[in-house]
Amino acid sequence: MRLATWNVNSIRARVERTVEFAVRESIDVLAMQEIKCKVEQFPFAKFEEAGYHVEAHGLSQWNGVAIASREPIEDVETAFANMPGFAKGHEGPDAPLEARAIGATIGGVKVWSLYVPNGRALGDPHYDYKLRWLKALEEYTRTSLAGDPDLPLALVGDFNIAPTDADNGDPTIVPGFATHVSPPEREAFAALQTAGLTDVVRPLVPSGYTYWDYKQLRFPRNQGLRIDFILGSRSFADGVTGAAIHRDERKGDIPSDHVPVVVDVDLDEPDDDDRPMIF
DNA sequence: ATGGCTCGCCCAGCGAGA
Repeated sequence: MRLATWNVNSIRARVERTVEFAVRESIDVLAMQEIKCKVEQFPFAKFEEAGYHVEAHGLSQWNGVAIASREPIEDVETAFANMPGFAKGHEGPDAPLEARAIGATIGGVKVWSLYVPNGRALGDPHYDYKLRWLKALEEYTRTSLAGDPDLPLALVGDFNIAPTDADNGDPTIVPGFATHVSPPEREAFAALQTAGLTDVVRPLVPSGYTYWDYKQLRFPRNQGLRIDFILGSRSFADGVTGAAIHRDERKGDIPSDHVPVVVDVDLDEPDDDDRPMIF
């Protein structure tokens, strides 16, 4: 299975480019973030013409996530357990949920397309929301893997965290003053790894960014961030055979500000043909 | 020159993004 994640920054603005990429790179499963539309506005036909099923979750012009897959998409969920919500004037436990997560089972893999809240600014209510959201995701991961340690689980998407200083090449994003690089956010990201997930791309692609701001020539100057990740459980990570960050997708006409991150995974599900012979 | 963008929205500034 070739699995990709891409924050597309409006699927309606970029559907041709997105589908072309998926076809050209033989992507089996494409997790998208920031589709920026309601489900009824999603350009399903363009994907279906290219041989993809699509499940989308979008509530407004903000956020929105989707999964396209060549194989059937089963057991779709639009929130993980205890995922917090957020809205102006609703910062408590009853806050409405945003469209930031869609999960499904595809080819035996539990895949989540995730758009972690931005945080906006240190001390902003959105920053607290971001940390609570990540904590709930960590607890979901722990619970899922406690129930089934061999579950092939992949959490993929825009995590809006640069986990190390090497992942921050934007001179305006200063540790101590900015989101994405603050210690609590980095600790929240590390906690996902403690909960049983591995960044399956970094060992194969040790450096490079996945996002460059549209402003101030950030891409020509290569002042980007690595904030888009594919995190896999042990059984998923053990099957990974390759990975790539498609930097060229930041070039050309009307690019997203993010680029696709891709892994190849061979889960080697035992079946009748490769069950060991016993004499 | 020391800043240069891009979405979607009841079309015009605005909220949001990182």
